[in-house]
Amino acid sequence: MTPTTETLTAERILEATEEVLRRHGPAKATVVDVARALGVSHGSVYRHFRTKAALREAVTKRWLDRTSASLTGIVAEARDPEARLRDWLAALFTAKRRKAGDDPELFATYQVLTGENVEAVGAHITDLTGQLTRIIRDGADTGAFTVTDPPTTARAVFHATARFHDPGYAQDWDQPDIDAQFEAVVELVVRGLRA
Amino acid sequence: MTPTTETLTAERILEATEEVLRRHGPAKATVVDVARALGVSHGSVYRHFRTKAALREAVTKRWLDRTSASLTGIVAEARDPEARLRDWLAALFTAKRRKAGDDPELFATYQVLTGENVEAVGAHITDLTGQLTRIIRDGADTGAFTVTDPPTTARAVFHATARFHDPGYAQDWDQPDIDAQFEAVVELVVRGLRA
DNA sequence: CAGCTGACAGATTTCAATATCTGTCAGCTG
DNA sequence: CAGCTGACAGATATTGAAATCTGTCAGCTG
Repeated sequence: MTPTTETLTAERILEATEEVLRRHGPAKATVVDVARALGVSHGSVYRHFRTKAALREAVTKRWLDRTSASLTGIVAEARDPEARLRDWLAALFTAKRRKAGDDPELFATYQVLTGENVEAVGAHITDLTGQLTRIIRDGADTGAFTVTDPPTTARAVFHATARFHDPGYAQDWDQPDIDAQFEAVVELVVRGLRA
Repeated sequence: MTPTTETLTAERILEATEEVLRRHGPAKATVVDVARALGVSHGSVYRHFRTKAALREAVTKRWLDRTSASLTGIVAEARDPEARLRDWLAALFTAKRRKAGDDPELFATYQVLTGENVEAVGAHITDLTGQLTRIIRDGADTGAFTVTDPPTTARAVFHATARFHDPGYAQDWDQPDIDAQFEAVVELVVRGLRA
């Protein structure tokens, strides 16, 4: 669409791919479309990404990483672990809910992409449970939580709150009492962690 | 397949429909197939079910009700509520896991059917959380659990354990550490309930 | 005459021909 | 000569005509 004289980089291709996915959706977005948007031939795209699948995987990773990055701040804070845990879970829920609510079509597009890239999703979940592990370990160290194995407990907390971050439940996130449901689960989980 | 002289009842039609669904899958199972299996014309099936959708809904309800029924025994027992809660959750997980593992194709068929009949699924969930509410209320009464609003807490417990009964997670149920994951979540939840 | 049949209209699905896309690579270009 | 192009073969998707299915109902049958 805006052919420039700038060098063709992986980054520029990823940007263009996101735009094409947003416009055409996951089923109709083709490598030819991406090349056209960049004003190059589709052969050039294959110089940077071996296959269409690799290109889509890279876009998916970028998108997932942006979500993780927005939460690292809470992990690093030097505050009461219980408050940090509550804030982290609420921030994750809020972020996901906003993405699903603000642009449902784009969200659906990324649901298709994550379905194609189970491995990237696995890495993302490892990343998120790693963040949770740090908070829970802090809580165990300060004595706020009673936990024998922080990584296992972090995974348990992540699974127990899945309803509020797993995209598969997105259709429930505009129920009127969803916040009350969230509070009830968080309360149950936090009580289960306390000393 | 086995044309009998017996009267055509809703029950016999449901039986035949299950069989046709098992044989042909949800996409190819037609009302004509069901009629053929019963040795009648398809017009006769429409005498008992107004539409194909109504027929499939009835089959779905029957299937869901069979699952709920298998758990009522645990609810009614006069034992330690915590043990009953653990047993109930384990029984639900075991039942679902067996269904998914024993006949994956049939399980996939019912996943399609439940997707078509969100309302019936809602009723099923209400049924299950109702059973949970009874156990949790017993726990509150005996002082084993500290709970202010049993129905709300029951829903929270149900949501927190979704990974182990929601069919959407069936693909994870044969992970080698799934039992450890289940134990970790149940432990967290039970600790959250205790006085 | 209660219950069933089967022909029918409109909706949906299937299938095969056609078009488009993916991934490669020999050669062009700046 | 590094990076890009565009023609190509095989794979995948689209399309529209034909086949099948859904739901109705007038009339048949036991």
